[in-house]
Amino acid sequence: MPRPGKSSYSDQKPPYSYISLTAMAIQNSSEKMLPLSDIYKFIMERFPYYRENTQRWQNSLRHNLSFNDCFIKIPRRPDQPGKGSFWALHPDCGDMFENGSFLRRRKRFKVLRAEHVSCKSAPMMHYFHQHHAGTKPPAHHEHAAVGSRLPHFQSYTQPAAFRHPFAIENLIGREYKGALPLSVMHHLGYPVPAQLSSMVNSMWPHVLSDPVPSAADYGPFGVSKSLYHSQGAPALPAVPVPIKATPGLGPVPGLSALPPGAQLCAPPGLDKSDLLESKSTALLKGAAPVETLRSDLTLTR
DNA sequence: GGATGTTTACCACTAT
DNA sequence: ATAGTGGTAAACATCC
Repeated sequence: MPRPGKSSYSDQKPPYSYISLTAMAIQNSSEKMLPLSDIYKFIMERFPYYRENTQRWQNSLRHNLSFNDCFIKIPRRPDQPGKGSFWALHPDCGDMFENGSFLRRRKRFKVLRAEHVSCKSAPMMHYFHQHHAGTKPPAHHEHAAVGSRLPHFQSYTQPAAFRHPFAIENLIGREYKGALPLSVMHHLGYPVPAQLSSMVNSMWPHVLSDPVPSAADYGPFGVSKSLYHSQGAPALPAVPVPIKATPGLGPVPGLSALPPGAQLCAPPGLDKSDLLESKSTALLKGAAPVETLRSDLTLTR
């Protein structure tokens, strides 16, 4: 039995799906969004397994980004030249890994087509108006307290109890008043509370900003050893949870912060179309978003 | 031309 | 048994 930290371990395929790997990378970024190349980089830095056969897994990863609604594409701003768009997590994707497995989600996050229709009021449109309609982003004092703007976002983006699946409080069961649009907000120049940043940085054990620490400090799959033996600390998912429950290795505490069956998506009575649009790229990149809306209307009527 | 992004198809595996 | 999910391959389009 190889000991934690040995290469025989870290060279193994990590027990994470591409979805969770990608989510880790995104959540580890300061702006909660990353270009594809940086997602690659993140994964390769932390998981030696993915330093080989790059063509194969990167194709799979791109497939996942496009195929899964839990990932949204955010166009670069004009002052952010570079290849490709930024990728972020959909704020409404809920707790995809509430079953405690990072290999297999309980349910695939899927956005209703109809959502594309009425996203004019969604944050993404907010983004659009700011950057494509020539409107100036609000002055800092207008939203210096994110909370002053956030409730507005929350009112139509997610229920009050919304927790991002990869937010630290989903992993350790803490409460915080925030929402993913923070990432987009930050992209737009909104301040992201240091509290949130630090929480996210501590969220995934092997996502710590310090890349490639000494092997001695790490266990299997690059997981920090110290997290294997956390004492009194919140129960982080130090040990990757297998698909099948292993005796003594139950679901990650805190991951199932919500009661069984609880939905993190649209609450009853709230029209999902009022939530943030998912694959919003079409609206963001087109010079004529109305046309996009029309085509969606045509499709959904 | 290479990187990025989308889509389809197939298969293996798991949950229900 | 069936449906759902994830991984992989591949073709194709678009962008830089």
